Amino acid sequence: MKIAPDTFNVAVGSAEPIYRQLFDGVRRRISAGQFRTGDEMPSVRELAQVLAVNPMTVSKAFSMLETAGILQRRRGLTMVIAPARTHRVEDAAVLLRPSLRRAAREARELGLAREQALQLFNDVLDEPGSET
Amino acid sequence: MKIAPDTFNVAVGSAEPIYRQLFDGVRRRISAGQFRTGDEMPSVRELAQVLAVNPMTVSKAFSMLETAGILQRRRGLTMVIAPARTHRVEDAAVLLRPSLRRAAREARELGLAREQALQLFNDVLDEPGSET
Amino acid sequence: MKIAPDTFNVAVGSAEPIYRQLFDGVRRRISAGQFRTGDEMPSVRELAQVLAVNPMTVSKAFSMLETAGILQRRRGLTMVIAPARTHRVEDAAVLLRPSLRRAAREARELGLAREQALQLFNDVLDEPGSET
Amino acid sequence: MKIAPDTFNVAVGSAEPIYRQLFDGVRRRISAGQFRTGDEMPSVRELAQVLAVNPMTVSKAFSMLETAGILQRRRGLTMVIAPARTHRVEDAAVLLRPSLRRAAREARELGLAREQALQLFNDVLDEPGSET
DNA sequence: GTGGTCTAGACCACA
DNA sequence: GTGGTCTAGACCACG
Repeated sequence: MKIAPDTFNVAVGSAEPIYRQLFDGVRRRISAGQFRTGDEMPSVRELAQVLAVNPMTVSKAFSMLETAGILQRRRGLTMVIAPARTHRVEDAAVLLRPSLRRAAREARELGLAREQALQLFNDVLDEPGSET
Repeated sequence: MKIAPDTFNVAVGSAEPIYRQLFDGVRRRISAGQFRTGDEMPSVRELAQVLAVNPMTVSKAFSMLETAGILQRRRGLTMVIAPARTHRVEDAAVLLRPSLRRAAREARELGLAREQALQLFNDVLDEPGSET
Repeated sequence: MKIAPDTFNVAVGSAEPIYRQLFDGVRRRISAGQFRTGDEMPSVRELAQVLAVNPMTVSKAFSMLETAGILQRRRGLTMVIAPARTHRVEDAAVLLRPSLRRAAREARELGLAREQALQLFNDVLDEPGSET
Repeated sequence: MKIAPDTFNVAVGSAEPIYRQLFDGVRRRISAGQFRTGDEMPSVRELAQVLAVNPMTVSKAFSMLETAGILQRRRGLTMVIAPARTHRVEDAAVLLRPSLRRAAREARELGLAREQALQLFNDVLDEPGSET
């Protein structure tokens, strides 16, 4: 029910803004069914400390998630995952497609055949997950 | 020998900086064998006009390519693709891997099975190329 | 820890580009031990104002220093001197040699004897420092 | 009497403009007594070919030397070193000092003691001459 | 507040 | 013609 703060991970050195990593990370985990309606987020302060980032950054991500109808604010308590009716639970395909499109365009410019690109993706899927 | 200016394409609205798009585009085309040592780049001004961007933006990309040993300056003339010994022609896999890693990480967070992710990538590879 | 903006000085009229003067100046001060890992650079805007140059000029120098692994970016904060492992702290001899080589070549072309050239350098070392 | 074209050498890759290298090279050799009044320069065309540079570049250097009273034009013939009365034969010290000043300033910023700087210059004077 | 990106336009150095 | 440098000023993203 309560989501552990170490569920999240951000790459501070990444070109991807931290708040965006948090925002997208929550959306993906909801899509994956890992976070469910009513689950309690860590507090801004706690999460900021665990991730070693500025609380304002976490707060910004949370606010965006609230605006998107994904989180709900509760006076004096931590935010919770909103009921599905306030936001569309995105299909995994929809969330993943932008990254795949980018990779596909690059593969095309690199002159890679479909089989080569797919093989390469297959290999990468084997790697243990780490942040970039 | 002389590279046509319309070989390049940039998405001015993209989050990816224009100069970065140019930089990476050149690297990929070299990797693909489309650009070769000694090939002459368009002039900064010409390319800037064709792409409808500021010459300084193009100049910045060219300077970065020179710093990377990929382009060579010739006083009074346009820049040329440098000999391979000054810059390691990157393997396509090396250039593509970062984008695939990102997609793989997202697929993992989305709880997608390998087969689903590969199928999705396969579908996207069918789409006609367009910039983002 | 914080580096004072007036530590830097540039000669705007010099043939040496301003951004290059800044770049080399930082390298030399690191070599001299005057700047150390973790020291905070002035902000781009502050330094630009003190030097009475355009912020983009300072920014270009900083970017080059970052590319060289000498400075590190910190989102929302000023840049800092990077740990030595990312950039080789250059030996003073290495940094000074190019200028000495040039002088030596000229002395040779001028037909100066070693003693004359050394004497002349000794005299010049007495002059109070000023920019060119 | 006729100056051999291979007396000159330029570094096309240098930051120093080619025409400047030629201009200063002639001045230094006159100062050294290597070139004397009446000595015949190579033709623009010949020198350009030997150095593998654009004839306009050589021509520019020659014109500047003429403007400085150092060379004299002769209809249909190559230019010659002008008599000393039309230009000051510069003292070697005057011609060398700018480069030494630069080196001295850098040595200062590097925190080098006088003895270290002199020692380093002495070492460099031992190196066989090459262009930079 | 921080730095990043881009523009429009100028001037210079070089060939 | 080429690229390099700099300016003034705008807007954005991030924290």
